[in-house]
Amino acid sequence: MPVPTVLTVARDTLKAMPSVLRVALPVPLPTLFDYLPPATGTVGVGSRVLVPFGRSKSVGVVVQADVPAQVGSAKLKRVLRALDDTALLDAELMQTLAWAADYWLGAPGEAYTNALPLLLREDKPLPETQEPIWQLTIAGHSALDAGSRRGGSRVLLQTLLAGPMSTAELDTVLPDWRAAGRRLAEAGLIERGEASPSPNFFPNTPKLALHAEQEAAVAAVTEAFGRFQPFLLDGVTGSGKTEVYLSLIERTLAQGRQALLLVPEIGLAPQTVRRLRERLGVPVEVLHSNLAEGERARAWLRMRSGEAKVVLGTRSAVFTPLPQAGLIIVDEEHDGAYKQQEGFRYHARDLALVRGRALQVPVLLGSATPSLESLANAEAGRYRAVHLRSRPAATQPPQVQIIDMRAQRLEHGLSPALLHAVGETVARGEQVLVFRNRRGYAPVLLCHSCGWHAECPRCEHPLTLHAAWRKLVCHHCDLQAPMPSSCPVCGSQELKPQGQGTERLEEALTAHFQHVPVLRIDRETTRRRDAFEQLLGNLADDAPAILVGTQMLAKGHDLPNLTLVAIVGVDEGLLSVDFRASERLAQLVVQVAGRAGRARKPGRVLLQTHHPDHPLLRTLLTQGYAAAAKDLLVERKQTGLPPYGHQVLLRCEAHQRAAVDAFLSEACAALPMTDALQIAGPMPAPMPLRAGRQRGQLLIESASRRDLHAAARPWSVQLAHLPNARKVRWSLDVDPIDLY
DNA sequence: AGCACGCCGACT
DNA sequence: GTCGGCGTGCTC
Repeated sequence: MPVPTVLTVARDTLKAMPSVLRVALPVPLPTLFDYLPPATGTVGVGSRVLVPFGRSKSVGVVVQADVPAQVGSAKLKRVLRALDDTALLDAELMQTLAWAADYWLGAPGEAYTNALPLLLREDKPLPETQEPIWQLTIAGHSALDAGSRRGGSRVLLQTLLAGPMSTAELDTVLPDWRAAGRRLAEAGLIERGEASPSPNFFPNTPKLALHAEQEAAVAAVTEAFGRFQPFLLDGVTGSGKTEVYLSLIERTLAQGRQALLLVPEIGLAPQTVRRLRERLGVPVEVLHSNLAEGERARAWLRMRSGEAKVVLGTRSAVFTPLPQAGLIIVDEEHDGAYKQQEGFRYHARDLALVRGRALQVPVLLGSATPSLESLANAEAGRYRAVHLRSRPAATQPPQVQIIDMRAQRLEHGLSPALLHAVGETVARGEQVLVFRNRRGYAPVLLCHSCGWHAECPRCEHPLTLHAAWRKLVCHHCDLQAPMPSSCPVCGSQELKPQGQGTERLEEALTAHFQHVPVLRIDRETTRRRDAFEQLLGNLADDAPAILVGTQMLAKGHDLPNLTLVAIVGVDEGLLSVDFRASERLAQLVVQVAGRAGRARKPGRVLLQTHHPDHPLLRTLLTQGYAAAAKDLLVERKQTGLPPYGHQVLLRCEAHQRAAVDAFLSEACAALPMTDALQIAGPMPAPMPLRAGRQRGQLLIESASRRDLHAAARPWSVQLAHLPNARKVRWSLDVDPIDLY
């Protein structure tokens, strides 16, 4: 780590232009702020300082030290206090964050503060990084001897008899220990101790033998240890990507280095963490949004100090300090959850690559359905492609079949062929997944007499009927209205739900298959924490069942007895105006289909559609994802769309349409006239009204990223000063992943 | 963003 | 007579 630039108070008084600290503060402004160094002590780059800001105080990060002031000395204020004596953000992170703020056109202050866990953005001493250790008290020993405690409490006492244990260890061996722990601590039978946990406590489960392709993948990445090299691990579902990750992390640890494993928002189930901990035999830090702030800060600090070697986390975990970095893995790299959609709009996958380069470590991107961006990078030789094509010996790829819905007599949107297949499967004692990416009972409620349909006044989109709640709900703004009993226009009682959501499919399937349990899995049924795991946990491995659900079912939890996947209604994805819709559809179909036949039983996939001849579906089903992706890439190349062209999207919303239009034309006029840029708009957003706000956008495209940034960089600073800027809400999105 | 200052409408 | 609406200016 480089020695931080140090300055003294004496020195700046000798210069004409005072030497200052340049500080990043958590405000959405394109500037950094200059401060005189504190009255005592020295402050280096990467340290936090408490500064007076406006009428209050703020915590900031020192970005430059000992630089000449850029504002008049009358404006300069002095740093109140240094909060760290060594840099909290090391040189690599500082460099990466500067790059990120520039690339995603973010406010530098927001980029730097984003990297710090919330707790570290406050004027408080750093929390202890040591995890609490629990040990028996003397009273605890006697209680155990006397046998005065039962159940979970007794098990916990017995476990601690072997010696003190950290909370992480307890989480591993006794996942439900906390309630008992609280009781016993209150009773004075256990207490927080000082002892350090036994370093090799974690049971190291034996590794599985890798098959040849896995070996090859591991060997390829291992060979690149110690230098920057991106890999695209393209592995079909069930081909054992996770074993490759584990093996590589193990090798990273063996070299005394740290590993970062990023996963999308979902699927961070406690059991994933446990599997990792047990397999690696070391503590694994976890970082995701549901974690308490203290825990996040501690995990972050333990990685920074090198106490911890492995971190598993979602998007924001990409900012974890890695002073002994050895390997970065991005699982399900195609997943849109890696893109932050508000504030500082970074992409964690891309940032992982930037860090890999700065840290000189390999970066492994894994997916069964790689993004077109990554496929193009592999094609161009920037990434090395590694494939896992075979499933483990006993499993066979699922057999896929299209069901043409046209001119079919449908029962609540389900074709006879589909119902027949479901019937056969459950009769064999196996399980079925019916996939429909729409919550609620029906997406539209229509008057049969006059053609009126229920619509959200704030979004001008149809309201979704939720029959169980007897409510109409807007899925765009959460507006809720009671379900009308008659048409508000003509008074007719004949209100007909149109189309099918998961709730209706659940009802139809329950009625049709009365002796088979039907389980609905969507945001409503999994609202409670861990409800998802619990619902699936109730499924017996050998009993028939029908699962109905959304996106959520596309990954997580292995279902060995699931042999039929029925995909109902993906036609929206074929007709969407968003150029990424077909890529997402292909990924979703493949991910959902991958749930069938993961164990020994062969799987079957049915895709019900009104467009059986659609080329994307045809290619996908006959030749697989890779072929479909190749076709999509050809289209993108012909149209100059990403990854062959680059985009910056200016979004804008306001209550008044006129304000939106005025701001966007001002913004458009402020762009340089050059052939290097193509400008689309100003135009209404695909959803022109949302939650009562008028929405519009301006899209700038260029074949050259350099030209695009050269124009967008000064433009982004200008935007805030446009006459109408304060009458609207606006944001810039570099490499937008949807044009919503 | 977050906050203060500042100038015009309906209320104790 | 005041409380408060949000326009506008500023933050080193």
